[in-house]
Amino acid sequence: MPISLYNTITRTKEPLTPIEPGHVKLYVCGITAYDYCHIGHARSALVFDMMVRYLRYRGLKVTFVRNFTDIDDKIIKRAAEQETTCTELSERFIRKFHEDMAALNIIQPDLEPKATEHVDEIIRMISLLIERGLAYQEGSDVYYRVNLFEGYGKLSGRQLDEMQAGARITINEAKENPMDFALWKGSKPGEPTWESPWGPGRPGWHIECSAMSRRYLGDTFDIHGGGKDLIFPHHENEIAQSEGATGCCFARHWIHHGFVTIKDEKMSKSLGNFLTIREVLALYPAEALRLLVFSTHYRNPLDYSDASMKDAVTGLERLYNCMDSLSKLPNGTDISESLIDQATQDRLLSLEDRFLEAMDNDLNTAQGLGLIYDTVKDLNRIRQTLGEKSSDIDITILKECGQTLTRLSGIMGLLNENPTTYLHDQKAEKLEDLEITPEEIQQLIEDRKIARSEKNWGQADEIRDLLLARSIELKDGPEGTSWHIKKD
RNA sequence: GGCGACGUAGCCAAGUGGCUAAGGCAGAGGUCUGCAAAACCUUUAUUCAGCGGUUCGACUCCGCUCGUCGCCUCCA
Repeated sequence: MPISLYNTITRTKEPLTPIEPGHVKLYVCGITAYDYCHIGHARSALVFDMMVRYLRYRGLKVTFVRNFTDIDDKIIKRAAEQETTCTELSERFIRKFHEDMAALNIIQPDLEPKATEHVDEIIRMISLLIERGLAYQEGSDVYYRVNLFEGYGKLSGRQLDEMQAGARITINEAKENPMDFALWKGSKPGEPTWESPWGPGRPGWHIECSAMSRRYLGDTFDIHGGGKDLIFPHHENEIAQSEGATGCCFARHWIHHGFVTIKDEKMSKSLGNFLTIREVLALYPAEALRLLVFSTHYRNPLDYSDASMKDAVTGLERLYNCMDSLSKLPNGTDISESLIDQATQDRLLSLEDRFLEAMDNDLNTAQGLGLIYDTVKDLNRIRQTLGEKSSDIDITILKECGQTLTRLSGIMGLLNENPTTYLHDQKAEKLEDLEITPEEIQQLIEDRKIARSEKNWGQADEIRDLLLARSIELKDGPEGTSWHIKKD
């Protein structure tokens, strides 16, 4: 069974067949570095992180390139506002980006090229486009002559004449056609500048991706990805530039993920309804954000809210609780018969196959997670029926299934921590917020133990209520009293 | 205005024409307990926005209507 992925350009799911067998070349549009990243950027990073992990899990070699756009109108504007240089600004936010990625446990791309370090390639590509008549110089600017590129609009499904009808009137009268876009912009005083055949200037937006993907992945490569909002104009223009310059097919597979929304509205800088990655990670564990992201298919919109994050935290805890219980399982005592019925055994043993099938189908992580929760339920149920007389066979099945589950979750970057450590750390963190120490709790439990042994229920309940008022709940079990933190 | 996506239980969310419409959260019942809470188990949609059509058969394909969102301008 091949891995099939939805291809924006054909609007169908297609099998992934790398040009070089067994080796996938992937280019993802990264950030424009001028501000902190929001959770929309996190989704993008997480989706491609999962994709790369999955392809590698399936035995494919992946060359993963994700660029930085570090010269751009927005950077120039922001640097001026902050009275700093573009270099300082972009480097600062690239650093912040790397911190965010590390906090999210995102795997490093193989290459992270920056636009400013590839101006030579950019200039060469623009020259080639001018030679081919697809670009023209106008003053100190160079524009792409959109109506001469036959396939213009093929990715976004638009016709040039239709777009012109709705296009905003361009201030720049120099363009032959309002849809023409800048490949090179002459620089104004104080702006970053590179020498070029058209005078001092800087690259336009779009061209850097064409130049850098060509440099590292060749004229044609397998997958090009990014957010849905990049389909037009960014990716459409990249196709025009690259295919115009090389005459070859640019990217075979176009992958676009959906937006993160808040109250069903797209998260964006202009609406001001965005949350940064670091704001979210200050409140919730990174894996909870991963769980939220992967519980929706990557092409659908993902609505972010505190409630959905809390659900994710609960769900993650359920997974870790299960794994923790498995890790504490005793060894099998005798070789009595298995207590696991055949149907359940079959289900457990086929987990990986079913998971891979879901993932092969356009990376259906939501379905994959469903299978994981199914398995957790099976494992918990079996664990409870085992009792004292657990057989080696059953213990082995449980432990092996737990390992499979951890391995598959790892494709989504989940269950990456030791379960006991995770649960302990989460507890410790919450206790800190509650300003109570385990020692204090333990002391009160001891006091209550005495009261209980004297059957002084009134005092025992008083202590329990006292702790409850501080969000600590007690549980009396056969092996003594345990405590946990109350959910809000 | 042009193009596109989506509408599945109280909420979130899978479902590539045919098996009981996954899974999670919340709710209800239970195991445990002096009572209780956590964890765990069980349970929760005769029905997939509405109306037509294609088909032996439709949540799934087609058309229309209603609703939500997105792109067409910087955007992940």
